[in-house]
Amino acid sequence: MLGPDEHPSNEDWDRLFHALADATRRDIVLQVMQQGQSISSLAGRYAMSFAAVQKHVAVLERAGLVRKERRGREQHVHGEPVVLHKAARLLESYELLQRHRTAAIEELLEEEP
Amino acid sequence: MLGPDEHPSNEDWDRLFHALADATRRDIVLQVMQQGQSISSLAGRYAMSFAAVQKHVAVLERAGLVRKERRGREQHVHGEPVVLHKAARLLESYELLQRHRTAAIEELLEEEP
DNA sequence: CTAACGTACAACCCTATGGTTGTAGATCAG
DNA sequence: CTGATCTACAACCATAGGGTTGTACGTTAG
Repeated sequence: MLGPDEHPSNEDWDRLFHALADATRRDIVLQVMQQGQSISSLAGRYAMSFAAVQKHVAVLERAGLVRKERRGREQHVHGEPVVLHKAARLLESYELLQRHRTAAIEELLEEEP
Repeated sequence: MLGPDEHPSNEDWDRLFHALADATRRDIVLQVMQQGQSISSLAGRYAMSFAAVQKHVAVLERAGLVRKERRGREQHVHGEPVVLHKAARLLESYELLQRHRTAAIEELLEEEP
């Protein structure tokens, strides 16, 4: 899911990072971010069954990283950059916690001769 | 793992995102980024066994998000911001793929009256 | 109309994962 | 020294994950 919600829930983040924790799925994201494709054309890229790729796309869709759109008999898959942006900002905020802390420590050390 | 390597492998990213795909582990990261703690003090925070928390810390350590350091009889766990930074930049690069593409499309549309 | 295509989904298999309990080794407090 | 504390790790269990094959259905091409 992860709709137009301002504050993703824990489950949203779970789905997001779990979706990214697979090389095939990351590659699918890469592909459809560059250019939307049908599921079968995606399936042609990987050494696994159509159904397997279909499942990967479903995982990405539930994570909000990708959206499917019917076009006649095929399903067009395109990337959804917003969620990626939110994730990147979350990781940055984690990172900054540490940096702020070390900065604060350095300040303290400078105060003491 | 994910040592001082310049280019994390697919398996590195797998471990990283899988480590982040769990609310308890994300909270541990949050905690130890703010302040390094012993495993048992971490274990006190969550409604699960010591061994479970120990496993979570191990997952985070293998992902390079956290480092353990012996201090007497206890193990001090502290955060490792570098990997978070790399992950954030990866996600941003994915995101930018899409944005660049739409920007390119808009350019094309402007050229055609 | 019919055949081929693109998709959806169920059933199944094996392995990985997250949790538990239990045991054992170091280390510190008194 | 002794007991309490912190950690490590093995064994086990239930469930979720990633893969497969097979079947069914709507859509398009000829």
